Amino acid sequence: MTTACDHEHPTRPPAPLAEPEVVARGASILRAMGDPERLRLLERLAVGGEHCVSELAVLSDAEMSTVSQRLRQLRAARLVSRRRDGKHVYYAIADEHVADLVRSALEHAAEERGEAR
Amino acid sequence: MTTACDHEHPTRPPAPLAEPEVVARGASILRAMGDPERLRLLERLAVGGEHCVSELAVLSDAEMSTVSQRLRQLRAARLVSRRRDGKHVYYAIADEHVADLVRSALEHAAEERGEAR
DNA sequence: TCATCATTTCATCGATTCATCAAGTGACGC
DNA sequence: GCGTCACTTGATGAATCGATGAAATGATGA
Repeated sequence: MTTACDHEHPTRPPAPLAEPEVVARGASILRAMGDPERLRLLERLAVGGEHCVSELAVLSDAEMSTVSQRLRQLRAARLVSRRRDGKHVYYAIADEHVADLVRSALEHAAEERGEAR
Repeated sequence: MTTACDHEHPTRPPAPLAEPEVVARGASILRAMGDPERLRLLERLAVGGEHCVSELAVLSDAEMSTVSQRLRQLRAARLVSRRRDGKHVYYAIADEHVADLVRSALEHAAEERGEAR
């Protein structure tokens, strides 16, 4: 590593940071949320409650297979839960904290749109 | 599109969703946050205030060039701001809302670690 | 102006991601 | 059992990402 820099940096008290696994987990959550189609799915589930895959496919105008793949990633990140009822599989937001994350992200994205103020 | 499904879905009142640009912007924010190294940078800036690039390079044990690239992405997503002071360039969290997002994501990631309860 | 330090940009390349299609599984009704 | 509907999985390929080293830029001071 050709690392950096000779000069004296302001010797701050080294702030206490989250543990690596927490950061890794956080990043994986955010990455899972960080795709427009998946974020849209999360929003739909957060706002409208549980939906089955075929329903989500129609609503997002996509192949069921594609939607299933997206849900798979969301499930891998533990952002959604799954429930089978006969032929159908219903997905829902895993918990309120996830719903909150979705809401704040969209809120923040919406806010700066009018830049005004 | 070989779309899906014959059966009648529960005819929910179609929930009002965010506009596509908002979702796109939200996703781009989340994607920028969704990498362990970049999330760590954000955390550091959120917790310890502004830092210059060389300082961040040392702290994250990475090439300055690499750190600069990461900061570039964060800046493209408007998550951090930049200030030049002589030879140095100082980066900081763009606004409190971003800091909040970082905090809630890490908080959520930390919470479920003990699964217990 | 020249040298030097801090930072950015560029080009490269291996790794990941995403949508799609085809094939597989699982539950139901006949 | 057999067919069918709802869904998942696996394989493929195009697109994008992320780290790196080398070359450029920008500010400072001699």
